[in-house]
Amino acid sequence: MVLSPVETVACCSPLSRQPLTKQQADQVAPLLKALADPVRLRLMSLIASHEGGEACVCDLADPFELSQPTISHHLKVLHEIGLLDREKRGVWVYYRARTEALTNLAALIGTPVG
Amino acid sequence: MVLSPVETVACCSPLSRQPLTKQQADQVAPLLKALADPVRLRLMSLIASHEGGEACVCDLADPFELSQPTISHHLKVLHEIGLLDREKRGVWVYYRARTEALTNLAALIGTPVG
DNA sequence: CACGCGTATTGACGTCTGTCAACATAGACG
DNA sequence: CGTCTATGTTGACAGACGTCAATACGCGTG
Repeated sequence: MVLSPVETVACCSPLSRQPLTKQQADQVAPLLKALADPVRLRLMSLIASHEGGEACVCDLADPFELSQPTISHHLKVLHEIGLLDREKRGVWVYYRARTEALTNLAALIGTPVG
Repeated sequence: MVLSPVETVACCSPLSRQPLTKQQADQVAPLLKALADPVRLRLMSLIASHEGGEACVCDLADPFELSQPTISHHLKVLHEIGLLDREKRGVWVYYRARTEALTNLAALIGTPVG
């Protein structure tokens, strides 16, 4: 069975516990890559910390000095990798952070502090 | 005062708590970028999970079907960003995972599970 | 000192990525 | 139905990135 990146990341032991297999690393790396951009990091934090854990694109474009298509592109990257859920309501599109994915990713990177 | 990426990441609230500033995102993103490569992910997990939390380069090159300079390049990336400490002992070089950096990064990405 | 071995650096190459301008799509509303 | 507004898609381009072959460096050992 083939797992998506967000599914894979939930299955792996923490980095410090056991070496990742090539397959696991190949799956997880794109998740990190999606987060490894200043704009996408801010987008994730804007959405995740927004009221209700979701935000409209109209709320997201303002803080950046970037064109609207560029923001749209970054949101697509985060959505396609599974870090954001997307929902259209009338004219507006709302993105919601998949916090379990973030939590699982965090658990993979750092063993929970004792 | 200017903080290094590993220092910055220790200071930020989790993504879900508060939006990252542009400055914070610009500092933290390179850390994630360093991890966002399958080879470097495996290197980190190999080193972090290795006996004593450290490993010699000679232990690290074998599992990969890559040239020695390529491995050396990836280790340099992880070292320069502050995720690996480097120590030369005689002919061999040992890399040690900076687990606090990983832990802090994990805390930034995912709010600790309750 | 010269050689050998482990590791790092350099230079080159193809590929991927972030960005924008221009255009497309799709609902809402008159 | 046409227009307006919100969002997504396409195509293009410069810069970054992963990889390797060739070469350099540094330290034990004979």
